[in-house]
Amino acid sequence: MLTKAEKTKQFILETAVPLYNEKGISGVHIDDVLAATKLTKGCLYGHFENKDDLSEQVIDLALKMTSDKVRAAVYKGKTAKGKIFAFMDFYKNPIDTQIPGGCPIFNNAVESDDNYPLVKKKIAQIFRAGQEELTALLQQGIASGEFSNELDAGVFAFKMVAAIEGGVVMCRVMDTAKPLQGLIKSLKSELEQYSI
Amino acid sequence: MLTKAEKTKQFILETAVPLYNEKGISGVHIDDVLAATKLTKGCLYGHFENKDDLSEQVIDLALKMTSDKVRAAVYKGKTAKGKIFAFMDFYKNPIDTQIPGGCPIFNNAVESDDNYPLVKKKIAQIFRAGQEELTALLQQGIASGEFSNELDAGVFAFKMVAAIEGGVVMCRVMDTAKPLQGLIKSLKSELEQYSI
DNA sequence: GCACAAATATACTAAAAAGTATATTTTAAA
DNA sequence: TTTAAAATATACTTTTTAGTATATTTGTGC
Repeated sequence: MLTKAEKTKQFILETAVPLYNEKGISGVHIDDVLAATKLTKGCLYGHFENKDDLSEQVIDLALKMTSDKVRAAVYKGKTAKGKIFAFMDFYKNPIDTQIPGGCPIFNNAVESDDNYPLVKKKIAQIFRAGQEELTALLQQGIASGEFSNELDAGVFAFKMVAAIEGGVVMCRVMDTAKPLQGLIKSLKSELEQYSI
Repeated sequence: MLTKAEKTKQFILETAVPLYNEKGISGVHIDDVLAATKLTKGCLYGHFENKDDLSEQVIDLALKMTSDKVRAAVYKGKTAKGKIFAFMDFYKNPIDTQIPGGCPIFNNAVESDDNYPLVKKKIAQIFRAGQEELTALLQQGIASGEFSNELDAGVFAFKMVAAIEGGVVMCRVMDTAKPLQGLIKSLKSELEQYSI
């Protein structure tokens, strides 16, 4: 069982996740977190050394939450195609994202890129691992005869993730989910062309 | 001819553009701009009302610079296909971008989305206009017999921009241009399939 | 070259944000 | 229950950032 302190710390982190996702690292102030949690400085600084410490742990949690959810969604697919389609469908609604504010991986990618090398490194690792997993999945599909070996697994995996993540941002700004849904349909039919 | 004041103002804006593109609106402080320009507060506040005013004008300039450059690149293509390919090639190098820090349109899209409604509106307008222009271009290609009418112009235009913009971010974080170059090649061959 | 206005620099104040010392409350083991 | 430690709140200080008042310099028409 969690101690009171552990519960409070977890509560702070979970409350801060959407804040950071919406406002970004540079955009969140300690007072924002205090306002959202209704806690006080004394309490917050009892659980975190400073803002950097808080930021790091919040982002770690946001990234983990997202990775876990994507993985869980993909895992539900039965075949390689089913899993890839499940991955795409995970991003079907760019307006009301699982964590408010869009995809934490992508948001942090943009912000960390020139400013937060440690975060950047983590995101790079997530992208690399994700690409490997999706590529492997597509290759398994080829090996098992689900897909033709004309399919370039690596290229398709990258195109799919880049298009979806880019599409999420564009749709959020334009306040419409439609284009992304058309995009997902198109990616699916592209993959269907390689289905046997 | 520009007055000294006009030159100074322009110099401040141009110097601040890469700063804002790398650090984001929330990440840039007046002192950063002063350090980069080697000017002083008195001077800067002689040209801008406050930070918001500066930010707005810097972003307007960054967006205009980018739009103009993309448009100029596309314009060089002779045929519809040539223009679309020129658009793709414009993004070939995600590491050393025209304006350091990646694509200003996309960077601002991510940051403004939940925080700066005025900027968000401008980006939405740019995305919408861009989609219209690219879609029209593809449709012209269909009309002139360059492309088969199997090509869904709207869907392809969105997929192309989303994939490229997403690909730029992913490549920047992973510190490699390769995947984006593969992506562009793939998008080109996708379009080739509809070429007559 | 002079005078005046425009442009810029200096030196400050104000506000916001981060962080800390200490008091109070709460929890949980004896 | 009591009590000591842990957790949290209060009331500060420090630091950072934004903004301003005024002095100085620079450019320009006379």
